[in-house]
Amino acid sequence: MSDALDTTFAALADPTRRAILTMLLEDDMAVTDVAEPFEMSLAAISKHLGILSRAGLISQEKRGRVKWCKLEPDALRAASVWMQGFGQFEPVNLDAFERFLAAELGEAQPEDPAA
Amino acid sequence: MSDALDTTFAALADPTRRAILTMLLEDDMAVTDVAEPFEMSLAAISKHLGILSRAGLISQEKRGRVKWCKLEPDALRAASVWMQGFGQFEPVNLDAFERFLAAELGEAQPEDPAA
DNA sequence: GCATTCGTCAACCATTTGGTTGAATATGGA
DNA sequence: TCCATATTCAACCAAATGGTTGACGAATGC
Repeated sequence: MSDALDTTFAALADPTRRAILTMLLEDDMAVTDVAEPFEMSLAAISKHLGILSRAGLISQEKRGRVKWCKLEPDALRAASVWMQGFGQFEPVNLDAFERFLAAELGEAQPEDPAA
Repeated sequence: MSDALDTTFAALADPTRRAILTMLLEDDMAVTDVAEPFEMSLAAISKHLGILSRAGLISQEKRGRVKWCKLEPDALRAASVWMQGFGQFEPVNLDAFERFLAAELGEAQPEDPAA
């Protein structure tokens, strides 16, 4: 019943989850390391990762006792394509992206704002 | 507390609201006309329009007793820019967009699937 | 003036969401 | 073997979401 776009956009609507995606942009991470900068419990982060995983935005692979999280940007493509029909957007503006990135980093990671 | 991206993505996460945006892509519409193809109450559609309006995705202007709804694609730009950082997307693929558009029209407008 | 149409408001309801805690289940290392 | 580490599960909770209905105010038309 629920469209792929539903789950993609719903996953993106939470600032914690966007911050996680931003962190994974730099490198793959273990669940515990993903959780470290946030002020909430590990279980809460585990749930967020489950939502991102079910939305296809990340993949998780268990090696030994640690589960590695990896960004899967393909799922964003469908949503991005959907959006672009509404604005005749010009090609990616990297400056604007970096401003938003900075805003995101300063917003949902209160313990590590300088990352 | 809540980021503009929060409200934008949350607004986009609902298939009814995406269908409304798709309808408004063709032309401005009155609230009653927006509601007509859906199976839910006018009050529910009014709430959806309020959410889209608060997210900046549409604007509403009252002329006489009818309130006109207009697409405001600028609000999508911020979200789009944010997303594009994750995928190195190639420029807009119009074919893919039209497929998604068709899928959207077939999904949340059961009474008017051929629109 | 009066009924009608347009749209919102208020109250209510069921479900989902985002968080908590504590127990449970691996796996790894001494 | 025993303990610590990594992660999830289960139960619970408060708040938000998406819908309903009925009453309401504001503009229109006869």
